[in-house]
Amino acid sequence: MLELYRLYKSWTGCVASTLLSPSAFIISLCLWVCQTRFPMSSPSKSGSSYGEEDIELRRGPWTLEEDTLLIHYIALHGEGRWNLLARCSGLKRTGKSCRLRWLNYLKPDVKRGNLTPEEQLVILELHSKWGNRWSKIAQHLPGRTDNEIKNYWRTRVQKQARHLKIDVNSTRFRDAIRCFWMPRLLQKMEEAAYSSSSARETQTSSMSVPLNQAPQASPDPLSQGSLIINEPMKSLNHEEKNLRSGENWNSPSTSSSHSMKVTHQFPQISELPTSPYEFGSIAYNPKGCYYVDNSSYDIGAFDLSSMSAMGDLDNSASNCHVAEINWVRGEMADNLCNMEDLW
DNA sequence: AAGGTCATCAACCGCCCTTCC
DNA sequence: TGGAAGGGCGGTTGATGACCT
Repeated sequence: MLELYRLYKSWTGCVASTLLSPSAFIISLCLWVCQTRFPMSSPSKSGSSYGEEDIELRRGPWTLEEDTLLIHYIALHGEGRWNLLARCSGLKRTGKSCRLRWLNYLKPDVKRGNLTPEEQLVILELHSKWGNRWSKIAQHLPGRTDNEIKNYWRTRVQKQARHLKIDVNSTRFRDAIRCFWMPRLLQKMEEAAYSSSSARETQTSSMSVPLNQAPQASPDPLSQGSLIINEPMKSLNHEEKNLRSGENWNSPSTSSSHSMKVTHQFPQISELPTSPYEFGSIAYNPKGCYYVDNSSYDIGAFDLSSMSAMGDLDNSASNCHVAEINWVRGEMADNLCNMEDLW
């Protein structure tokens, strides 16, 4: 019994609100055993015969008791066979409902809370590649469910498309994502990485840790992916430096050593635009690097050259072309400030 | 304070694919 | 081989809470 409770605790640890005390757990377990062994006692049964069709299925939000029953049943019998589970567990739910509840909420490794910039970036990246393949995208975001990702896309991303008055599937919107949103997310990741590395430096000032080992700035959800943060100015190649010093480059007045190059490696390399372009403080060069000007800590250079999804954006080479720049700078720029709402 | 509006997200629905008999 | 059942997936809905007037 204690072992079962320990198992139960480990499972519900991430769903603190559902955690029962040992006594409550035992009571719930007894309740479950009674309902399982003596299903006829269920008040919801009607008629003289006990058949599945006689069970009045519950709908709507799950109760704590139902959650407990489901957790206990899966603790004993494992996942799968959802219809059988629904019949035998005492739950008056469909198998599908049980499965959904378990996968989206009760499963121990389900992450709660807001999506991190890294996760948002992966979603944007993979959605541009695969479209609404939510479950496939979710496979690359450990702990996140397809439902959660789908909701994120519909409530946050599509909202922006509505504000911009453009079709969410349009090239323009994808440009907006690629040219503003993704760099902004990368910028946030960089900020987080920098602040954490700064904190580390402060903490371990005697340790000489190269920034490019800074690690773990982001636990990249993509199995093949990695986030590499290099020392900035040193790592910029000649071309990049030239681009940065270009006349349209809104370069900050100071050139601190805070700038970094963030390389987000994705599984495959794709076609990239052939001509440089820039939007205000963000520029993109043919090598597939985003440069984000951030006056608070100088420039960050984002190397997205290996972002696979870019290749699936139709006509990448011309998506953000000059003709688009005016539009981007104009009406979209007015609206893009709203994107701050998204993070 | 109350009513209206909007955003979020858990849950449901329906379709489709796979497996089994 | 075809039908039934199980399960997965994407789209949609509705409850709820936050925010606004």
